Amino acid sequence: MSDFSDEDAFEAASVPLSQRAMVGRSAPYLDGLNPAQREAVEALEGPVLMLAGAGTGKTKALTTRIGHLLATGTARPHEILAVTFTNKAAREMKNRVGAMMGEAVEGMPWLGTFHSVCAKLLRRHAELVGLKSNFTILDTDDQIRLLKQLIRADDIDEKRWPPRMLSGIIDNWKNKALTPDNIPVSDSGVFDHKGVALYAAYQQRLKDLNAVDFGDILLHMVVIFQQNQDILDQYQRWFRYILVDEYQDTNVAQYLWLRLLAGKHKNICCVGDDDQSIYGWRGAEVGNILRFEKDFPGAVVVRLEQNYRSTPHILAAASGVISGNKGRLGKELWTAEEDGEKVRLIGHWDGEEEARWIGEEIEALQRGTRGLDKISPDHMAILVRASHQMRAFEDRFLTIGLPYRVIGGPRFYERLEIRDAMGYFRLAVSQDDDLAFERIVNTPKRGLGDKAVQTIQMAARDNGVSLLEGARICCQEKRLGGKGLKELTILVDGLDRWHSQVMNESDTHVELAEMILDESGYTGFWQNDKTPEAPGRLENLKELVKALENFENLQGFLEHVSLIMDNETEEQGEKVSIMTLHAAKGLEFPAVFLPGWEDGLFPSQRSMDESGVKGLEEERRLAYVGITRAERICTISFAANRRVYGQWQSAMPSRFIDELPEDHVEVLTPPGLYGGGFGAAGMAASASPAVQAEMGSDLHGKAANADVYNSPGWRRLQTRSQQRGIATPAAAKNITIDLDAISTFTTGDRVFHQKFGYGEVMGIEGDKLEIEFDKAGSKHVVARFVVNAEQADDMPF
DNA sequence: ACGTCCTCGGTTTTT
DNA sequence: CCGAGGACGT
Repeated sequence: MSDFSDEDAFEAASVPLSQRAMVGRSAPYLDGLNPAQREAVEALEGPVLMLAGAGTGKTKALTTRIGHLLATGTARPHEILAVTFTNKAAREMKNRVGAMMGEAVEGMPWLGTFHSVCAKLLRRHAELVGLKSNFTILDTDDQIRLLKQLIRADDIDEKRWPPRMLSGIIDNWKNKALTPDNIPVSDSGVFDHKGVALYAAYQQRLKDLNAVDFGDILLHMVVIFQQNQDILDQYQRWFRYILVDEYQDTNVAQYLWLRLLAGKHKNICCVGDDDQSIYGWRGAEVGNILRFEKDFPGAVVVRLEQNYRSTPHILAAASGVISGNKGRLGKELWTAEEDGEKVRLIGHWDGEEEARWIGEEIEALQRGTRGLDKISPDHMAILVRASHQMRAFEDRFLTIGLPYRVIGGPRFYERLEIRDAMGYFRLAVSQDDDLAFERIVNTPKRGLGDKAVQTIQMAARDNGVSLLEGARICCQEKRLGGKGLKELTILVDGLDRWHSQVMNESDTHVELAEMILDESGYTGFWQNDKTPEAPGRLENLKELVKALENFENLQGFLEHVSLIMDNETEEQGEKVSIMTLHAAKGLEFPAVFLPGWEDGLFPSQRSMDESGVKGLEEERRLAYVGITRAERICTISFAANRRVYGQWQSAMPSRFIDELPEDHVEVLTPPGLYGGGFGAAGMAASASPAVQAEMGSDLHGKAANADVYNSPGWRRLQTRSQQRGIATPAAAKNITIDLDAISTFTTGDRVFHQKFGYGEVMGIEGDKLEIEFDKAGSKHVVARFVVNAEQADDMPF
């Protein structure tokens, strides 16, 4: 296998002698590959499906494949189309190809995200879909505002038919590459039978504004290829080799686009893992990857199954869970590593105890415990199903002074202050950006409210000009009064001045940007703001200006920024990461905590309700993704009780827990629980007022790490605890009383439940009581929700 | 036009 | 319980 044997590749392109002389020698970059990876790298011609399980060296195989295409002279850099989903993945691939090839390769112009590649193509052919090549890309916020206007114009009740819903519907259609004239009749009833018409109106409005939304970028390209055979031909010849990362996440539009491009030569290599498809709710079609061999007959299918990340126990646990799914392509991960720790499973009384325990466990792992090597907090992660679960951990970690970082959350370019600033920049560059005008006209407050904006809109519409021009008319003709008029004049003058400065390039764009934010009063607006967020927002504005340095001018910045929705610059430091399971895809950590494995939370009730078995299977893949993030230690936990929306709720352990193979799981005992005799006694102790009081003092005494005090999280906690003390002894007292009550219940007791009313205790099972309610029938209820019937009169229900 | 009160709803979110 | 956004008052 050491010989390069694919002769076809050499007929396809003229190969320099120097490279031909290399043939027959084993290329050094191939040496580090295992047989499967090597097969995937060397099968250059024809369709290839690389099924790459978690941690099997997929990126390595993918980048080596690109390297191989280049090194053998099979393709030149610009002849390779390589698409990913995230900028991060694109960047990494670029870097690794660059490192492999040395300085020899000058960039790969067509390696990028689906959106950046398509945007680039769309700018070349914009006129074919009625756009100019300098179209703007709208963010979700602009999109919603636009739809809201259309809905209002149609006199539709916004309450019953919210713009968000319509935006979701339209996105779905776009994900499926459906244009307004293509919507299947089965969808004609959506949004009160007005969905399709509104979609058409929205598309027209976008065209008028010379704008596209994210979905359009792909949709337009598919339409262009479908309707212009000559252009499709051109790109089919141009992109001689196609590579696709995370193929399981492609939607229909992306799939069609790829199929069109690969239709002739079929040199397409798709990499993915059907078991890690977790974006179905966003339009991803697992079906794309499942169908690959039918779409491309004779495809070479390579399975990457050797895992370099996790211990055998962890892999076995993950396999056990995922095997519950039907219709998989099938893979069995294996590793050459030692057994290591079993997956650890622990149940807790409630969510707070779970957070407390995980905090302690992190500290223990950090110190090095039970003969295990010390693990830096940096190498530990807590992966949750839903972001609201993060809060319990944030609160707890702030209390004990454990540094953490939250991954995900609002992205830099999605923040309010950043988008406002961008609005100013957009207007300075193109004065007819009406959406930007609407956004900033009264930000900061200029005394220009709804009425003033309406006047401006009318002036603009009557004269067929942009809002800025309309505003100018209003100023000249004094259609507005007092303060508003004065302020608007200043704004219009400012925008004109900034625009001419952009055109003249009289100042550097960085200086100009600072000037705009300053003279518009936007910086001052936040400087005068005394809310706790204000300093952070000013900080972000500074960062935005700094980011400008990497671009040649404002225009260039705006062109790119809408597609680079990168996560905030990763803060350094020894911190535990907290993130959602979705955000964790593609990452790995020596120690992983997976809390909240309770039915209804994970798997999420909503997923199951809305998508049935399909939804459940996607949740199961999410569990698989979670477990396979762990390298050495994987700890799954659940809580019997959890406070949701202020109310206590009890839940069963996740059904996924029962799917874990017993042999690979070690069940841990919660501290104080099941320790001696009846569990509830121990639990009551662990939540005793004394313990809680001590925790309260931690709040001001133990948080040692100075930068914790500056974190937004800490500020939130402070605000919150001022508002209504958190975890105060008084709050804990109720718990203790209730818990004590458990042991006092006996069969036959008359009890009262807040929701179900009065009833009689029929049996006791652990912390649950079986109660025959007078009105509500027989139910299993956690004991803490119940009081003795006599006490009920004293309770302030 | 702007602040406040109150109602409502509440997964996941690569671009 | 807790935040966003609309309705309502000044």
